[in-house]
Amino acid sequence: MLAFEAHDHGNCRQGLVEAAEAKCAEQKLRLTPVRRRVLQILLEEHKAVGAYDVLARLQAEGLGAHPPVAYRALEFLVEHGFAHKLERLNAFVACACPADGHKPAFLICRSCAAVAEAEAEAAVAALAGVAEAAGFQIESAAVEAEGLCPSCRQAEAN
Amino acid sequence: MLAFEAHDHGNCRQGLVEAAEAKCAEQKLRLTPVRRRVLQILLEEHKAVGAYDVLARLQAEGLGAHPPVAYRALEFLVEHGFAHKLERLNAFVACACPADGHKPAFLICRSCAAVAEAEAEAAVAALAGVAEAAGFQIESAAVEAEGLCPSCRQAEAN
DNA sequence: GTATTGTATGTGATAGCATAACAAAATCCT
DNA sequence: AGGATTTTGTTATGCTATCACATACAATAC
Repeated sequence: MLAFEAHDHGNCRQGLVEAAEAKCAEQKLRLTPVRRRVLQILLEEHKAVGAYDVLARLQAEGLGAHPPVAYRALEFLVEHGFAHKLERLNAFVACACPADGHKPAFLICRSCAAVAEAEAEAAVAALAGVAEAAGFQIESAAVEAEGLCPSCRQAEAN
Repeated sequence: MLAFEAHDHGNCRQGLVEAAEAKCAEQKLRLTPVRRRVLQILLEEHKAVGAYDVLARLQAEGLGAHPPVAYRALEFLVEHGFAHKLERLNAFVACACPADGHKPAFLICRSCAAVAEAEAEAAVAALAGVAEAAGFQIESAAVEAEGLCPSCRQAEAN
């Protein structure tokens, strides 16, 4: 899990872009310039980014000036697990651990807006039990918690 | 849990409004005409309803013509547990079992848009474990699954 | 019973999020 | 090269949500 601790961010960024390239090559997906750039932007920001923020940066670089450009790239990234959408924020983050079939949960700090990606395997399994009983077939699950991250928690205690 | 089965809906509706009235009386909350009406609308629809759909109905009844009216009423209902917001749909549903401190999960059918409210106690507990390890303090959680409800599942099999 | 205070509502304006529909260009395949 | 498929460009529009300020209502204190 990518928690709230500091880490070598330049490093993780580089690695994740390369991982995406590898996966696209393998699965014959097209990581076009716009898509690659959007992934990089998400990785650089390393927080939840709105589609229009992404768009603004694309625009500044001459890579596309209209909302659909950003939304389509984001859709591609989400669809293939390179990014996730945070439903509570209407925003997007790069996936911190793009392994196939992982079940992400998000911890969103209401104070500083930091977002951590956690593994929701257990939570989704628990939910699957309830759904099964109701005859409901789960295809995807969004698990998002809001609260206080460690540093804001500490700051608020003072 | 309120599953996808048929049930006596007129009955549950009536009971839930009365329960809300009782709880408001007890806690000295003000279930004003607009708020009561919005709750009724959610109960009547018995599915996810957008704020602007609610607003349209209020307008038709002369109860308020501008977005803030609907949003404020919805906010009140959500805040006090009479309704929930579905983050994935940007829409609202009446709470099917407004007991204090219950942890709802939602099962959303991608085919017919039906929504069932399930108990997410176990899922949230599992998530709390992960969060705890990261030092994150959960204040609220949104658990929403998308997939196929029993009838659409069956229909798709044919 | 009136003043004060807090809460709720009315209203206009505006900000932010997202997609439909169609045209053009790039890429892939044979 | 030709045709099919995918991606991008662009216009327009629709949906979701909040700000800011004015007004009205309700509860409590005097």
